[in-house]
Amino acid sequence: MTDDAVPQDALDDADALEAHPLTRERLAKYRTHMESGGFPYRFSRTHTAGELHERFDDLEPGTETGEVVTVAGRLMNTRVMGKLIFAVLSDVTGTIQLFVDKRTLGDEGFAAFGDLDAGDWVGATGAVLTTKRGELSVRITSFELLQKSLRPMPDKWHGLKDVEARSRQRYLDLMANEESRATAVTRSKIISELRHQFEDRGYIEVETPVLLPQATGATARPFSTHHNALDLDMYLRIATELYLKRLVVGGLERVYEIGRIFRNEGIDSSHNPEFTMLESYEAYADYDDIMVLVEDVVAACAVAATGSSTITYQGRELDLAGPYRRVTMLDLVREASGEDIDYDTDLETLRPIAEGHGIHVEDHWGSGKIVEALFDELVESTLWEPTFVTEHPVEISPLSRQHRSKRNVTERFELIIAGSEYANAFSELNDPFDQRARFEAQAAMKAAGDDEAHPIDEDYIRALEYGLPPTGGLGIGVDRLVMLLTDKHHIREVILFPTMRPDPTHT
RNA sequence: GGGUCGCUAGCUCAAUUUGGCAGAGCAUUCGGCUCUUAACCGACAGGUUCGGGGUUCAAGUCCCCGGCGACCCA
Repeated sequence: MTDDAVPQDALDDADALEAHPLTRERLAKYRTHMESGGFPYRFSRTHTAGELHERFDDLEPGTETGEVVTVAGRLMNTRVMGKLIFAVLSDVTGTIQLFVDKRTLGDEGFAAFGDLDAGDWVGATGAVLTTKRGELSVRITSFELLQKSLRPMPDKWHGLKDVEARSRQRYLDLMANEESRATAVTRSKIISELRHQFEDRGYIEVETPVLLPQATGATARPFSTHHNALDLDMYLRIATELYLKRLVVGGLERVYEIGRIFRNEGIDSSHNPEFTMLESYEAYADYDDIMVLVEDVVAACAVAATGSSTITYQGRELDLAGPYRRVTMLDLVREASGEDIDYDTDLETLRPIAEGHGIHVEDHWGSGKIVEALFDELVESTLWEPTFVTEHPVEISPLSRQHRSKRNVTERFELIIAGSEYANAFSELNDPFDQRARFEAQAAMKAAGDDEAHPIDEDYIRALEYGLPPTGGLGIGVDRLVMLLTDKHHIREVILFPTMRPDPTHT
């Protein structure tokens, strides 16, 4: 099942480790070590595995350099040849082989090294050499057990495959599967690149509240909680949008936040209840400016993650260098459906068209919502190359500014790549009267049965009354961007600790 | 929410079709080996077959209920 090395039902004390043959010996060694002084509090290494490989990888087989180094890491595997042991030490940069020669190390040290187990943390000192087969190694003259591992490692060849165990016990996944470590590192590089991109453009990083009296800025069900001292029901944020725009009202002209968002919805290959979103707001910019920004940022992240703006995703090549195709939602729906419709088409005509494509049309839906549903059903999954889908209807865009020259639609776009959404952006609605009207339309939809409709945020309207400059805003789903750039097809592969039902055997 | 598949030794998996002693590799333990690369050779040991109930002389296998997960669909 999902389990550790040892049955879960009796793991809470040393007795359990003693009871199991795979841990009994390790526990005895641990106790012996504790009785003879315990484990060190620190260790000084001179080189990582990666540094040694970088420096010595071009040595001829059979070279003894005489250069003494100290390395540290987790003992992954030992191959005992009688009076010679080859051991693999793993650190975050890679692996280095320890060449453990009984004549070099001495009888006592050699016996002690033989007592080590896979998983132990070990520091070792010795001279760099290459073996007859050319493997870069350290001929150790001393070593230290830095911490005993009491439980056995995952299978040295197959690693840990079970996806549930890999997610629940990420530490095992990371120690067993190099690709999992690489994904975590790449995620960090991508987020770092995002910060660089925005910092370079004069944005400042800010933090807005997670705990809120009401959840605003998106249409989604929030998590609810309670603050005891205030005796106040509170909600975890579902977006950072309205708080970031309050900051632009206050004069912070370019702000961004990379933060955890919480939405109380189902879990599937592209949804985790808590996920990471980047939102940015830039005074004096419109959605055309933001499109250019998105093209630059996405391409830069691709380069940071893979070294190239052309990547492979799901076995297909994908060019993320801009400019991206720009096309309106309505044109895409017209083309895909073959129906000559627009947002003025009456509902008696639109409803049967949608229902003919298997869409369940709710009573309170207007033309905008129906067109969006047709887009989701007919178009989104067919867009492979990066595409800016633009001019979303007003009805489904309560925070977007009306298009400057077109009726019924907003200056909004979503970036679709490989059939999924990666960014959502618009010229921000900054008129307080229009904003109130939009909120009231949402309230009407809520009254009509849409329980995800946006609530009215009175303080936000008050902020707009002080004046929000023309502003271009953007949201990027960071987890999905990491999935795209690491060629992962499940969000749990890019979130180290995805939300899971508690393990019933380990409570 | 619906459908399909899965859960067997610490890990990776057989055995389920047709009910008939629950197995292998790795890991562990013991022995051998001073140039290995999943080292190799020999030996030992290791099981609540996810849980509960039922059918049967006999259940990992068939039936029912439940748990957890994966994939697809909504």
